Amino acid sequence: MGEPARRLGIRDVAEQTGLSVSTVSRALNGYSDVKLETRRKVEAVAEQLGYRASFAASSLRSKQTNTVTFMVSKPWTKFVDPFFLILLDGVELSLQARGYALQIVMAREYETEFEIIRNSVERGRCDGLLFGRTRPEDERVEWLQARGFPFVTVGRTDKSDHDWVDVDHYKIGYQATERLIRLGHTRIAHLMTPLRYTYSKHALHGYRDALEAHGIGHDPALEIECYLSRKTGADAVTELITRGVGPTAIFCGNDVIALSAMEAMRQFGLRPGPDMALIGCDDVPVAAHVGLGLTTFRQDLDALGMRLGRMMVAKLNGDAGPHQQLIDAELILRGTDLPRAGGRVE
Amino acid sequence: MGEPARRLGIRDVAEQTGLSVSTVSRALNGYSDVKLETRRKVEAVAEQLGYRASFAASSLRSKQTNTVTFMVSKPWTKFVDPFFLILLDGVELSLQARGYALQIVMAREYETEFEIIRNSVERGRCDGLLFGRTRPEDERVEWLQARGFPFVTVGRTDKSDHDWVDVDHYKIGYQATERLIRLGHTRIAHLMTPLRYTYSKHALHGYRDALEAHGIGHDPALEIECYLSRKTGADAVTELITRGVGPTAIFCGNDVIALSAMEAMRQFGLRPGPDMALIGCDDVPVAAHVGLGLTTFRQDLDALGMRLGRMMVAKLNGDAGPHQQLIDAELILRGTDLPRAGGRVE
DNA sequence: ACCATATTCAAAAACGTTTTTGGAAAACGG
DNA sequence: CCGTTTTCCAAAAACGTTTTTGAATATGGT
Repeated sequence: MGEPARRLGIRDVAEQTGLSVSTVSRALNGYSDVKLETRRKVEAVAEQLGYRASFAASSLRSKQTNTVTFMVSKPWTKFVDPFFLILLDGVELSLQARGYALQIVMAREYETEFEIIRNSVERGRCDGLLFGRTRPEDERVEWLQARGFPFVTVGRTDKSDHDWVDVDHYKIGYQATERLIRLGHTRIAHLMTPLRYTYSKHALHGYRDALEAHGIGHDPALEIECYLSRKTGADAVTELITRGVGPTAIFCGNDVIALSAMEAMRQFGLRPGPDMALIGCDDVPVAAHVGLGLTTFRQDLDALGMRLGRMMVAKLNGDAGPHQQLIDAELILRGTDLPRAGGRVE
Repeated sequence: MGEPARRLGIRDVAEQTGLSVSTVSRALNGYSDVKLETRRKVEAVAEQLGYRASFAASSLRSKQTNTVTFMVSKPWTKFVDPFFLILLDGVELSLQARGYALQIVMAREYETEFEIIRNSVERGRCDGLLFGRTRPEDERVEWLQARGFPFVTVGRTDKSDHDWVDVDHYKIGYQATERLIRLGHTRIAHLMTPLRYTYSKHALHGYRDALEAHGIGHDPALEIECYLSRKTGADAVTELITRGVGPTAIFCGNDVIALSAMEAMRQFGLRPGPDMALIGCDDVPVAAHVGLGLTTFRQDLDALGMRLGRMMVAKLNGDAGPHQQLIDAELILRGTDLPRAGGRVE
């Protein structure tokens, strides 16, 4: 009967106003060569009709999406939730303030990430890309650099020749270790986050440098790389204890590892804190409530996110950079950073 | 000097293969009217050249984005992290299995949500929409229904005449209350999640029905609506205690409220559990670690997400539905559901 | 050997905007 | 009053695909 419900197009606005399509477009996009009165009319009619420009058509022609994509990696989706979400909140805030939309895609595996990047960049789905879990030598970074596509990462590469924001994990490692040393510990283990990520290496260096600065050599047997499933913090603690390498304190690369380590300690009849000092990192919500309270580092993720977003906006607006920002974490003292127990058997 | 770096287009693939643009397109999109040998060649050349169809162009022409948008509301971004992320994981999994991409946008306020919906739907940025925090009378739902745009929500409206998945909060409310009654409590308070959300009403009905089923009338003074900042669980507990309405047990609409309530109890010298029984909902990670352990309900969010995704796929493929699924939550018994102090267990 | 049908491909139209280009009318300067 | 600039708008091209339409060739049945 009626027409087959055609999409409402710019043409309809043009007809309704008696203007040309091009004028309507220019009016709606804020060009200066349209009379104020005309612009008003166009806006009124567009509003009344409920017209919005087709995203596909406008981005095809203008080659702009006004969209920034944040690619979130699997580990984030499962475990470090708070980290990721608060970060995103900051990003979104700073992007939307400048008229950009934030869009988030999830990557299940590292290989998938590459595919997602290609899809986003080569298919032109966004103007800029954000992601984390940066590696010392990161293919994603190199690929994007080679193509000159705008991106900012959370975390650095070894070369560090692109734009990034990062938490200063070197300083975290150094401070955590130094605190434990000041408490009288000399056998301090480090349960490391996966070394494939650059920040793990930074933390390790901080840890080692602190030891060295206090005349303590680092012992490979005390440095154990931990994962989320294959080898957890608990596995590492078990290994440390059964091998009898005798640490009295542990610095964990993140709270998930620390939490897991605490579980294992209890199984061995050790109280986290009094019997084995412990410092984590991230300040996950549970940290405050577990046992004596886990001493850890808090990061201002909101600020991190905002900077990330602002950097991207700057890049998109032609500010070549370089944009690189290091953020400090704050040590949150709770119950597990205790002095070395006097009567412990070595 | 060289050409100004034109975008790699389908035309390039056509030239390289000696075929027409249309054949290349059909080959790449898996149409049957192209010879296998031809398809192979096209695929090889496309791969070698690194060609991907422009998203804007293809979605303009085909009127499909193969993208589903999940709109996440502000409260989720800040507080109920685990809920939201695991859900999304399930959604993403089921969507990508059917060739759809999941894209997430964040809404800061309820008003913003409407704007986001209009942007997504009217500008044609996605083929389907997902969102939660559904209200008894939800403008978003009505707007989308009026336009016949595919969407599925987490949570129902009062009319419940659209497609949704939902956790059975009525049953949660009933079970929680019944459990507390069985433990000898008769003065049971209910700290409600905001009643603007439908699920809060369901929980309330479950709570009241359980009371009634056991011959206990509900007392408005024991039913307090809680929010994330304005009136927290702690405020509600303070109110209950200072007004002397004398509850011996509390059922909280979610764990954040329960956690906050526990804080207040301690300030009044009350031990959550022994002095005041408590049951929450959601099973946030902290729940297991706080005090005696918070008794609460766990929801299979992964399953919820997968169903959500699959429903959307079904709708997009023409399955008219209706699609409506109610999911059960599981009661996780921990330390705060204790018998009434000095009372007798049934 | 002939007609009907199936297979495979190409040309051209279409999608709905934005950008480019140009031109008429209005304003301005002398 | 004339030439020049400015203001404002319209026509048409362009963006890069997919879809429609049509046609050539190959295949099959009798």
